[in-house]
Amino acid sequence: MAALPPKPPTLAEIARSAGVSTATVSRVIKARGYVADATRARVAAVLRDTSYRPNALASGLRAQRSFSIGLVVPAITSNPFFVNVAHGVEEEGLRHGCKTMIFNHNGDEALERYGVDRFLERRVDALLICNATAAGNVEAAMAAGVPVVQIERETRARSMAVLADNHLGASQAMARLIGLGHRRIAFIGGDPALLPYSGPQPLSVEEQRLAAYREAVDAAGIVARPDYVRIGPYFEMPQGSGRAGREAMDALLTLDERPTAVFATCDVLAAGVLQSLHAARLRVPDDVSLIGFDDTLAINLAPALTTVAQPMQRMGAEAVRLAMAALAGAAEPRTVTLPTWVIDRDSTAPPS
Amino acid sequence: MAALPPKPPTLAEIARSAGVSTATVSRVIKARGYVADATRARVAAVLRDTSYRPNALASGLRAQRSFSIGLVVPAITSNPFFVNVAHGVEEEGLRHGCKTMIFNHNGDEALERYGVDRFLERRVDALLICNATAAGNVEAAMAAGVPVVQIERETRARSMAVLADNHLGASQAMARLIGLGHRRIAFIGGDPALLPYSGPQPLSVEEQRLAAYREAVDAAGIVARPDYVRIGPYFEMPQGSGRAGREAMDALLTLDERPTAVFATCDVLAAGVLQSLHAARLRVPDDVSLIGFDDTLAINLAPALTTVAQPMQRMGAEAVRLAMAALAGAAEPRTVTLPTWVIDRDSTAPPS
DNA sequence: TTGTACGCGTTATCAA
DNA sequence: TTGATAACGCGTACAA
Repeated sequence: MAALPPKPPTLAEIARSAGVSTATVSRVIKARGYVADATRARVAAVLRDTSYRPNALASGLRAQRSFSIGLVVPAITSNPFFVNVAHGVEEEGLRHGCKTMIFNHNGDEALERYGVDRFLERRVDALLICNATAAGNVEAAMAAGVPVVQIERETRARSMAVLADNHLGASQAMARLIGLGHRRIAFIGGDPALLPYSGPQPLSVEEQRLAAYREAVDAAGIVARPDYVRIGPYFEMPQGSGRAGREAMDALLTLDERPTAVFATCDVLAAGVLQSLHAARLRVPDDVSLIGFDDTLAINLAPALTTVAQPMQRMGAEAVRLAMAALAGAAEPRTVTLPTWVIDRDSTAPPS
Repeated sequence: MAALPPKPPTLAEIARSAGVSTATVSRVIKARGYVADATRARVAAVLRDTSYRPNALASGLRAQRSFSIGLVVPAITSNPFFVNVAHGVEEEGLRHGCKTMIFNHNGDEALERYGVDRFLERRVDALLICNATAAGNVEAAMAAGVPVVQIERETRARSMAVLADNHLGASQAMARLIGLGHRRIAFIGGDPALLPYSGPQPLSVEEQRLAAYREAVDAAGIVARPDYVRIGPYFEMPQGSGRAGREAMDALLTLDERPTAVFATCDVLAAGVLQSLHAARLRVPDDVSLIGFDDTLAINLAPALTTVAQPMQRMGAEAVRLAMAALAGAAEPRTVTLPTWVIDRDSTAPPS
């Protein structure tokens, strides 16, 4: 059985078997140009019992396109967010005849650059970068003449981008909690200072969420305590966990006046909050309401988490669409901002 | 800025700029063969300020290798298990100079075949298939002369394979629970009948786990009730959730004599169990102990889940290693079975 | 309607 | 030590 690699048949071999030229075989396969029915049938027959598969390397070389997309992500296993984006990229890419290759860099700038370079060598048709660590890496890709799309977060590099409306999302979360009657709402989020930012948006993702929280607190005239705001490292790369969320909630529980609701800016963080509450023998939402962000872990937690959903798959798909449009010669760099929405589940209720 | 795609420089262009032949440039780049120091320096200089990147398509065509690996998975977003495997594949692949491409098929046999074909066209150096849906798909890949490795589950196709020791894992889970003093232990698992199996192993993954459960119950002489065994669909493709686990636990809670501990054969299922228990206002591990399988969601649940870990990343890496060895002309098809182990966290305790 | 022939960018062989 | 040159497999002008 399966002896030495039986080198796959080539167009020339098919042509020989069918007694025609390679050009004709190619025409049959591509269903392009004139081919006599009789000839077509003969070639088709050979094709059938030869299990011929065009060599994508060769045709890519010829076509000057690889029909592949490169996706660079920080750490695909640490936050389900990235897998969902990747899934969206893959599906939409397929629709354009492209395969997706993924590269993880664990937040390491040099490694990210390495990944970009490898993709460029492979002549990917498009390069998508989720949470780029450095503008320089994005620019390197742009300089190579490949359509580049930044996803979720932007550096100051002016490429195309697909973002979620984080200010909207945070506002929606707060509106839900305030609407339920909560007046003591804590905020657990990522530290803006940890990700030095100087992109085209006025504020980073973290800053937008925090700003929306503060605005909501002010607008509703509810309790505004500095110690209700806990910011720290989102999660540890590469092995993510909700430790930060857990510790933040532990601290909140020591306060004289405990918050009755918590807005965690990431489901992974919210999962940690749930662990803290469980350990303290407090019930959600009876004792404390909790709302997350992303809609990743949410559906699997106990209780199922009310959360602000980001259209993760759609973000990936949209990035592919932008890139393909650019490839087809479309307009100038474009930024797409997608809306978020709240998914009500079992972790929110009126304060007791 | 970024005007028309400035086609990347080719070897010939570099050669012209440096006043040498393409052969020489190639020698400099590959650091292979004799090159005069002066010449090398001249070429290196040109290389530096040209941002030349070899065209991987061309060199792949020439080398008759694509330096890429195809990974076929059922549904990467429905169970974190697959991402972890993918991560292992990617890292190890990189170590061999290979990029990894992933294809999702949502459990659809025809779609899986489609993915295999696309990979074959791209002349992947190796094809890894996680949970193949049909032996025919695996065989198609083998027939193309590519090293094929099945991961986690086997069909009857006799390719290389990387498996986890599921019987061992389930035994370890039961040993932990029994060791804690539990005598009424329920089993919530996947339905073997749902995945028609006829592989080389005597039992399917599901059957192995269930068999180990039954053996442990018998050996320890603890309560053996048929209604303590709940089997059903693992999770719904493509959007996984722990619904099955939740419903199974709901049913268990209606029993006259409730189990004091539960062994769920998948963390996703265990997450559903936790939801059921939470809704019933029962505490884990105070009222019921719970142990999962996989170590995917485990660390994020409340309470953090004691679980049987599978070496997911290692499984992916091992698959790559097997494939690369085969590519290098190594021996016959080989099956590697990796051990599992228990990770103690907060969901298990002696019965109250 | 079909076939010939060239080029896509690299690399390896062979001759100089 | 270097340079011509010939593949690798495909697709497409262009000629027939």
